[in-house]
Amino acid sequence: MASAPPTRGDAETHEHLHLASPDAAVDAAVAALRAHGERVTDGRRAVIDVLARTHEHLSADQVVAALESSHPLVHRATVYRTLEVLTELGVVSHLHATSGATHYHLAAAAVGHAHLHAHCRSCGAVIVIPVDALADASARIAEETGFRIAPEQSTIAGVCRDCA
Amino acid sequence: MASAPPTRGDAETHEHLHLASPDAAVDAAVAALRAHGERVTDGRRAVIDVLARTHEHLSADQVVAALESSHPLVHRATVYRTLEVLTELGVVSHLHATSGATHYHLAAAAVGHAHLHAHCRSCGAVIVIPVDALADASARIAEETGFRIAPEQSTIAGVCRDCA
DNA sequence: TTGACTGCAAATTGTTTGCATCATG
DNA sequence: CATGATGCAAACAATTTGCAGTCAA
Repeated sequence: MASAPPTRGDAETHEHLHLASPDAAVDAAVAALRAHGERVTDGRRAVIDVLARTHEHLSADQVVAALESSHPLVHRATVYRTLEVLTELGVVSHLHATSGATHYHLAAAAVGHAHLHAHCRSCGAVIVIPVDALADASARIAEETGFRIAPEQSTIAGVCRDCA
Repeated sequence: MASAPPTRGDAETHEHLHLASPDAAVDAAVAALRAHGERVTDGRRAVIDVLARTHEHLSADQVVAALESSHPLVHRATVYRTLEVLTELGVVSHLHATSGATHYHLAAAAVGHAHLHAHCRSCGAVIVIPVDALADASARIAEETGFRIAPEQSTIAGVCRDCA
């Protein structure tokens, strides 16, 4: 279970990523915690660290697995609680994979590239799409329904190029 | 649990729905089953019936609850299996509610109005949005990434009018 | 008739929570 | 030093599965 990748290999385009260093991302996340009066503990920092050093979308279990070597002491429950806090602060976003588990990753602001997800119904791949692709639709929907879209937290379904 | 509504009260606009009768929807779903060589059993028909007579998005548990009076014999596992089959055939779509449970509903074709969902992160309401709102974005994304969006199966996140 | 579908019960998987203890601010 | 965070274990919720019996085609 801890081996199932959240993002199908090279299906995700990595070229335009890496706009911010992992360390900067960690600092930003930690700063966000402090700014909200949240405590910065070893466990929390470790979770942030894991998320900052991958571009994959990890399930809570995968975060636990990643922590096993460096911070074996961090408990599963702590990972869940930390991910919850970070999500509330907007530092982390999540998406629901086909597997059933929720997958988390650092949100746009902390990583330096705003994006939303497209999930292939066929192979399960997660494609990253720049947020502005939804700009027009977003404005139109807001106007017609009053609903304010948060693109970075949305996942749209469909079929990827390889599966089409 | 069987009492939690999948859609927050009147948050969903019902005015433009009812484009097809429940019976027609049932027939279409049954026809789809037959067309794919699937068997049409009482249980399956009962599940389809429940979905056809509501415009809410029901969890598997809620379908079971709805069946309790009319078809007490239909087992929970059968409901899950039926929803899975119907989803594969494209007759049913689902979305992930905040509650954790997956909510199902008849897909566009069977009901007569193509739509996609917007899920309010604040109050959990599910707003229905006409598919063509994403037409432009869809075309653009297909062109740039090769990903073909299936709007009716997508759920976008954000904040609804009341919570904004 | 026959294999697909079902009911049942038990197993999984993913996530949450109560509580005593520990460490941050 | 006070409060919020953690570890642990057990509860939970949602969904899945193996199997034997039943029914649609």
